[in-house]
Amino acid sequence: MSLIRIATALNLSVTTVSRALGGHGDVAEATRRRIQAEAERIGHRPNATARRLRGGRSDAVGIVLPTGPGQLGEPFFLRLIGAIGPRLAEAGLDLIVSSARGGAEELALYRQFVGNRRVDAMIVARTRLDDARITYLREAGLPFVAHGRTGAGGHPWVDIDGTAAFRAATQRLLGFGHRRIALIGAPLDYGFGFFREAGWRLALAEAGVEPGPARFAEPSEENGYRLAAELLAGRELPTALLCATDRLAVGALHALGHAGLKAGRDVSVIGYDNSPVGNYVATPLTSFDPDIEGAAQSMLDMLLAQLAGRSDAPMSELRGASLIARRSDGPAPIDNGQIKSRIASREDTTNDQGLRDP
Amino acid sequence: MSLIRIATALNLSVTTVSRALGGHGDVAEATRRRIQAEAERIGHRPNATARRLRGGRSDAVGIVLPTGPGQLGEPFFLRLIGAIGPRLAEAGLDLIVSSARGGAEELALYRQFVGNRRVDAMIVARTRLDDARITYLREAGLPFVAHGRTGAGGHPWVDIDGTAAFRAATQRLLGFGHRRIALIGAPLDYGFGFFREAGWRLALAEAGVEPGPARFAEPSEENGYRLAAELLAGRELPTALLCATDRLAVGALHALGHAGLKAGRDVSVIGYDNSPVGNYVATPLTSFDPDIEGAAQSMLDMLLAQLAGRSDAPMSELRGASLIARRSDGPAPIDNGQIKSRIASREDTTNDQGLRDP
DNA sequence: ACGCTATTCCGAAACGTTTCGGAGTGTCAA
DNA sequence: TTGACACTCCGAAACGTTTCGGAATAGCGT
Repeated sequence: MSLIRIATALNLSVTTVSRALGGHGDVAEATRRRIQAEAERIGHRPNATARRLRGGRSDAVGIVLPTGPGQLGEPFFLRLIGAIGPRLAEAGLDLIVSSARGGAEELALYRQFVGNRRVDAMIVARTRLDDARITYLREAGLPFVAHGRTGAGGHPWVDIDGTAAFRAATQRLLGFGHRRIALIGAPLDYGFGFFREAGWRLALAEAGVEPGPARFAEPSEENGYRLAAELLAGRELPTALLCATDRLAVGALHALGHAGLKAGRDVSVIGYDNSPVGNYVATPLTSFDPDIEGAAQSMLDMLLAQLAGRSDAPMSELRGASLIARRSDGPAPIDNGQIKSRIASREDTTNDQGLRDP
Repeated sequence: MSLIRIATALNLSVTTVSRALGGHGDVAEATRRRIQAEAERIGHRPNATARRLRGGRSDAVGIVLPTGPGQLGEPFFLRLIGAIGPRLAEAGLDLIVSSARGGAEELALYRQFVGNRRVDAMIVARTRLDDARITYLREAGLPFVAHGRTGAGGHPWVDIDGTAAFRAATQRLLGFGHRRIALIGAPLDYGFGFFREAGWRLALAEAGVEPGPARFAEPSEENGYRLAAELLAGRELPTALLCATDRLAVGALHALGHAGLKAGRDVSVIGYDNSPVGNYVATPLTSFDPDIEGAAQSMLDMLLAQLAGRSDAPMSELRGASLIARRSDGPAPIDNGQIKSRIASREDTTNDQGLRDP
């Protein structure tokens, strides 16, 4: 109760001290200076909890990280938190982070956060097209902003245009002469999986090219390896693999290496995320840079606008991702069948190079 | 103020309601049931802020993530948070995360957290041997646990025995016949950089082998690439590269590839972290698995013990890391000079394969 | 009938702020 | 002299809990 200490020391009321330190009018300049000097002297730090109780707020924003196979470890969340943290601190808000495995567990956490009024707002990451967290937040009336669109819409979101990116990637591959462009996608109930697939499909439809085979799995290196191996073992060899994330792409690159193929020459690979390793795998990976920091800024702008009660601010933003061209893609090979037979002839020799699980 | 609602609805006092829901004695079984039923009915959730104000606690634990080149993006912190989150939630504690760039900025955040009583305890990650954050927390008297030892000691910590791991790795390489074992280390003022270097040095001293060259940098793929390239260009070619982290090792592997060398055959590489990509680079990476989840458990045990005022609990724990043998290391090559000349003959042809920055 | 104890309940204070609704001055114009 | 007004200041309530120190009642043995 340091306000009382200051007040009694200066023969003033707590009210006046509070108003002076709060920067309100209604207090003479001389007294304000006296108060500020005394506050400085005793090292006054306002008690955040008391302030919150009185104000009926919690001055905190929550985010729940997905735990699970292939889920975590994504640099995405760290970059998001890293970009959000300082600006939240500046606004006097805490960032409360927790993690949950499945959907039910995660929803329970949301209920806890909101029910106990531990947060004033939430940041929803990795949205699904049909997202129970978002319907819950809407009916609970808690401010939030989603990273990623949902099927429902009508809520604040910031998203990176995966459709545009994957359309551009596909067009790039088409321009290289590829005609059999396979997709290694993320599950379609994830928004990002859905929209990236859509871009791939759209570009192919526009060009009148039949979609190559598509496989979907949680975005881990292991799944990328497995799906790529499956696609390479198929009857018709794709000349290009478009991967929903860099982690999938890294696995796919590895599968190519195992099959004795050279990425960018025999089979083109494009990823998404511009993760640091992309530059240091056997064939530097062509990818998209999503500018997470910029997206985080926009999300925070929306969140703060909501908390400030300003409803005039824009409540959705679709951002672009920029292509980072490296060496994993290039002109389609002339004779695809020849490559295919190269794989076949290697198949027995590669068996002893099987991967061990991490 | 839902306690009042319950109390008036049942013609009881707020005190009794509070005690009943708090699970104290002093309230008849029948009334307790009535109270609980009513609480259930109106969906009572205790207001966390009010509870905190009254209790003089904040029911929160803080952690600051390092932002900066090569700093973030490490899966380490995500795994840590993922492991800590659920257990904290179970204990009714929030995890407040922020991020800071440099040391001064980070210390300012600590002061904010502690000064405004926003946290009851802190988790200190990536300790330095001489760590200003820890001296600050000690003099502030705030409970904390560090991931990593410091030079000072005398505070709670959990660490993974990098010295033992790197000693074992070096012995393994010595057993393979390597005699020129270079180190690509992390800066020595980081605890983990220091202890891993010590293990390398120790094993070499024990074997009477002269330490190979050592370079140090922030653990990023780029630095791993750069330092490895420097070492390969040196007068005497090392036959093994021991890397402080997998990110450094991935960069080093890439440098080997550029020089036309095969990891595990021409030059052995060992990393540390068991990061997922390690299995999907050109040569699957031999590494150490640090069991971060286990360490997180121990850290939380210590933290909760401190918060509960139990001082009997152990206050430091040194854990082992287990070797994950893959293909990036193996017997030392017979004729090192021959490899060296292979590099030299390639040097002009590799120039056009320069890396572009991400 | 009395005192003692156990059981069950409650009033009021406390945690440290913010803010509502005044109230006491002094100045100035009518 | 009076009223209006601006400027400063303040008392008290409120935010929703927990907890200290009783107090009322009932049961029991003597």
